[in-house]
Amino acid sequence: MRIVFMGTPDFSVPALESLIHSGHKVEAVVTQPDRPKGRGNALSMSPVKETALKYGIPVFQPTRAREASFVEEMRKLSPDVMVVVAFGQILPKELLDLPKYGCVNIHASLLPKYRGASPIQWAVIHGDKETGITTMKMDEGMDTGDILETKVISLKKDETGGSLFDRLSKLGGELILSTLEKMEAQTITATPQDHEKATYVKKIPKSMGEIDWTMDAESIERLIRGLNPWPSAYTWLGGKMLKLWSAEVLEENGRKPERNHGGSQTDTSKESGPDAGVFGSNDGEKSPQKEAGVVILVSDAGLQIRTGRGILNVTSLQLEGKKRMDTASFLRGFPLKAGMRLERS
RNA sequence: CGCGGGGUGGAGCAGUCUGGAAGCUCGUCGGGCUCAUAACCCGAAGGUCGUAGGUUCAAAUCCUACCCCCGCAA
Repeated sequence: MRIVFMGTPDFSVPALESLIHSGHKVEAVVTQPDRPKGRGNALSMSPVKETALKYGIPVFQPTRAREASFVEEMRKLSPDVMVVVAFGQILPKELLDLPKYGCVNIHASLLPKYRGASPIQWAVIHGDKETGITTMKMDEGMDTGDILETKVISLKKDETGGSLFDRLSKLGGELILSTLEKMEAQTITATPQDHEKATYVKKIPKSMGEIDWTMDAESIERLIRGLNPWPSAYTWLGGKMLKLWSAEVLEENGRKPERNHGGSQTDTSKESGPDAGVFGSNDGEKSPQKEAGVVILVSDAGLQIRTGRGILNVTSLQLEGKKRMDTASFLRGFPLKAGMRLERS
């Protein structure tokens, strides 16, 4: 088939390459205009554009996809199908109706769940057991088109936004080939989504990474994984931003959840770990809420922090201006003591 | 020229302002102690102080240029 590919970020690249290396002909690539980016504000091109240039494919970068001149260009190309992967712009109906087989979108979730901008991170943040890729026939709504094919994968225990991003991105490249093949052979039926069950996820703002220590440890741990490597979960230490890259959940007694050590101290009235002494002054009122964010134990094995429920053991972090490192290394150069509180000051 | 932090033995850092013997925590190696240990004690190896110039009797430290890493902002 003669294809026009539309996409912008890294996520789109595997699909583009997969199409290029298939029997299809990618006539043109459409991507967002070059933007100032990174340190020094240097103008840089989208990953999709870089890939297109590498293979010598014509690139279009309309400011707005609904511009008449752009639509006209596409009409001239008269592609059989347009494949859209994380393009970043809404397509006008004229474009949707233009190709013979319509526009096919690759979405990184099992629709109708997680329609919208950031399905990958949310699957991790919510602690879902599985997620996947959906190819669908685009219509005018946001991810509301009829479903063509889906592919399910299960999340790993240490899945991060980044690792899932990579896996789904590759999977998308595989699934689109299968979908196009079946469309061409007319052996596929587009199934309408169950709109009743639809859920939406918004674009993730950077501020979402600021950790609320009154949440329970499991949620925080998932947030850290979901937002790794971007935009990352963070807290504050001495007025500086402290990014947390990986952590594990511990029970109140400081042990890992697996081995339930019979210890019956379910409340926080006394010991909460080997160094419980640091709380000496807090009398009886020790609501976890008040102590949330306090460092309760510092060791090479990690940095134990009290949360609204449970303890979070941070094992890898990064202080503003420094590079990412494991907690043990960090502690050798930064004298962090138990009792300190991680909060914005 | 968007703003800012940093490059010092294998790791993480101090020292730079106020030039004048290369230091701290840890790791590594050797020895000791111990029933034993990631514990403790003693000792050792290991560094072009990012690169290139300049100033000086003397530069990690002051000046100039460049390279690399990182945080913010988009």
